[in-house]
Amino acid sequence: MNEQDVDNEVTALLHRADQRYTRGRRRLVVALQSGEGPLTITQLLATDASLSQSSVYRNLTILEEVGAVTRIVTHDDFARYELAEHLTGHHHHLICSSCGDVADFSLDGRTEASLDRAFQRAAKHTGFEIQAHRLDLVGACANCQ
Amino acid sequence: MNEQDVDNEVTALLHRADQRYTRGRRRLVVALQSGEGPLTITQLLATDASLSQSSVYRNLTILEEVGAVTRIVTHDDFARYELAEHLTGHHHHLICSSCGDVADFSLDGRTEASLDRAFQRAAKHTGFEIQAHRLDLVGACANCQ
DNA sequence: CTCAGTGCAAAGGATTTGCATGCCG
DNA sequence: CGGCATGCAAATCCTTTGCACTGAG
Repeated sequence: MNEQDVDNEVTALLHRADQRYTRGRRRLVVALQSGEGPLTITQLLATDASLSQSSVYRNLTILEEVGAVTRIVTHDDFARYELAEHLTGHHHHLICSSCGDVADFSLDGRTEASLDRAFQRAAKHTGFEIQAHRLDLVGACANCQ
Repeated sequence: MNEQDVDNEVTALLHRADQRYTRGRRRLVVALQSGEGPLTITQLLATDASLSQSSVYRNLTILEEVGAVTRIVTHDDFARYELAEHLTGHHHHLICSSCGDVADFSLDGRTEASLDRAFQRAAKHTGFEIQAHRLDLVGACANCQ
């Protein structure tokens, strides 16, 4: 999905929830698109100096509620945010256990499909209703080795 | 691994790091064994009233450092703790998106093996060195449906 | 006896909220 | 114009830390 499509989709999502697509929220979406992976509040504030911390928190919460953004917590104390999967495509995360940075990666379709089948099998008898799966690789990024 | 084996292993891990296996730490290990999955600090304190909050935090940190315990963060604001995988066996988590509760589940060996192969393939060109994988299913637990 | 472990209370730090102001629709 | 979004600063809440005390070896 290109930048324009994302913008249209976010507009629609916000509108559907009776929310405005203000300048601050648009800046946030642009900043999120610029990263190689999920970004922390600090990284977002550094990306665009016109953003104010409390508004960033508030707007990310709203963008998450309308389904435009996903909040991620890894292991360190900073939450990270990225555009929702239906805007970016299904993917997973490479989490560096040293510096905490997170990058995206994908699995091929066949692997994803067989994974999903295995999940259904495994969860069948637990009474658990699967909505999504989350898969991360933890290790050392190129910078930290 | 049964209760006795876990106890011996934790003793060894602590000893190796010049740490004592005190009553408080033993209570913590017992409490962790009693759960169906990772437990929050609050749940641990409720399990055993003789535990003090600050000591629980401190001891969990130490148990994590020596490799006896793993700290998990899901989506809500409470960290969760469980015994390390070499004490409990490799497993994954069912995370309830409604109440936040976490339960354990496992995949069969063939699926795990093919997963690992897919990871190596996917990470090969990223310069990322895989240390572990983390896989969670997010959905609705039996209580929350 | 000594020193690590403990518990209480106070401090930290990411996140949240109250309130006056300004801007979008 | 009216109300929602904004930004500042103060408040929250999980977690960490200082300090005096206790207990294990």
